Amino acid sequence: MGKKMKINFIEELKWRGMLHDVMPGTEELLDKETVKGYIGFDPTSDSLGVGNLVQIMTLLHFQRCGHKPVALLGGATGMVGDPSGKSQERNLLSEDVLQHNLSCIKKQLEKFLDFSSGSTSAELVNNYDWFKNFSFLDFIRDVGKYARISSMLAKDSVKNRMNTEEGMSFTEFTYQLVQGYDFYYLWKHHGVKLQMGGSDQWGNIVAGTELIHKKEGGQAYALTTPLIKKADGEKFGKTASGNIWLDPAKTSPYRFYQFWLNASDEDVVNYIRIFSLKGKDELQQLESQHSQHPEERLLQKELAKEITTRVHSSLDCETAIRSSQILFDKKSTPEQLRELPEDVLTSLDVVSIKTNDYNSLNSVTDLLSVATGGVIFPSKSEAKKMIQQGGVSINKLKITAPDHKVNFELLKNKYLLVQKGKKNYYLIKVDD
RNA sequence: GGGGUGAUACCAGAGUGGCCAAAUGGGGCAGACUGUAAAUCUGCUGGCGUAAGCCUUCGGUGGUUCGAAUCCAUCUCGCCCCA
Repeated sequence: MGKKMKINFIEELKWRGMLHDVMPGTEELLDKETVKGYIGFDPTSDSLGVGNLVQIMTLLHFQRCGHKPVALLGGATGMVGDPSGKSQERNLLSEDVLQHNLSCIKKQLEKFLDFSSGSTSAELVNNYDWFKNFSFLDFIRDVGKYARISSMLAKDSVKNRMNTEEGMSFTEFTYQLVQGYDFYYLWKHHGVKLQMGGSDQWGNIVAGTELIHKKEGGQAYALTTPLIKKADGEKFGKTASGNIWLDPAKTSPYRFYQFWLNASDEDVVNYIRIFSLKGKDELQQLESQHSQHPEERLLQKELAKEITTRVHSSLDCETAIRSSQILFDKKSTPEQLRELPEDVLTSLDVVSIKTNDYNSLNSVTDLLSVATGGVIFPSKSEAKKMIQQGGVSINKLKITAPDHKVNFELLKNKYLLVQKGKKNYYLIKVDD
């Protein structure tokens, strides 16, 4: 792309439905120069989840619009815990866990952002670097001095928590100052002028711009994205089986693909604008096709394909698509199962069992619960219940008797395809 | 420091000596219907057992009692008010 054909970042966010709030003057700033802007990520886990994807996309769009994205990893703040939107105080992370998480997350971010594009190269910083030697006394003198209790108390994140029974600890209360200082530090030492984040971060972000203003009379800017929710009000990014992670070891590419494919008609229209890099015209065309024939789930397929490819690889994505087609084809028969390529099978969640153990099993119930370590069903009763309710199939054949003998044909001599409910597949691998 | 009040299953929240594995609601899961959508309807939602039934659970510990989530003592933690 020609480097001076700048796309207007704000406009871009607007039509994608990714703009919630902007501080006055931000658009003018973005117009006139290449701006350094940052978003903070919480290192609470060793992988980012799809919930973080919105912010990653924000940075990515930011970079594509000719600006310089900075990802701040909250090594220090992760030890404190952001109270925004949380009803409970978080467990503090130990230092080595944190280090491990940081390096994993860093790798994931590198998949999205361009770290070698000259003036718009992405950067990574870790706020632990400037907090580790910052003493408490220095902090309350240099930062606390500029913070007014009244405005700190007025923050929604604080007010909401004060009204609950849990209340809030001093540690959490201080969070906004710590995050505020991040902004100040980056502004002062890295020339960062803009902070972005989810709308729940507005209060924390403003704490930063205020600090910059009070301490140095400086001007900094802010912009937030709306929090995405599903049409039914559920939180985005969680499923029955837990969080959807970007790490293939925690969420298989197949499952990842399925997550997006399962978006409801209502949601997918919003999602694709946020998570796809496709342009406005192309998306509008897809959307209109989708509204005429929603049953084809065109948008879901496009969305799932694009994100799975970016997060994993096109090969992973192709396999996921193939798996999905075969597994969900109503006409697929046990015969076809035998012909399934191995890589399709193993793209599912695989559970291993030793041949000896397998041969000595009494019933499917045992097989699906204790013998497989509770991965498929945590207890015998649950396995039994669901079998009785008709929710379990093995190799595409419905099992209805909990005491059904374990006499199935092994696919490729070692696999069993277990289906729990309509769309949860597991592969049992019988092996030594 | 003083006083009050609370801690129940994933969450919210009843229960205040036996009928309590614990109401109700939400969530979740499954079935039917569909398009691997939404909405709706039905069932399930501590563990073990084919079942009768047994075992573990109502913040921790110890007690009273034939019997405790429920009573007493003590500890821990939360919230509120006064100083």
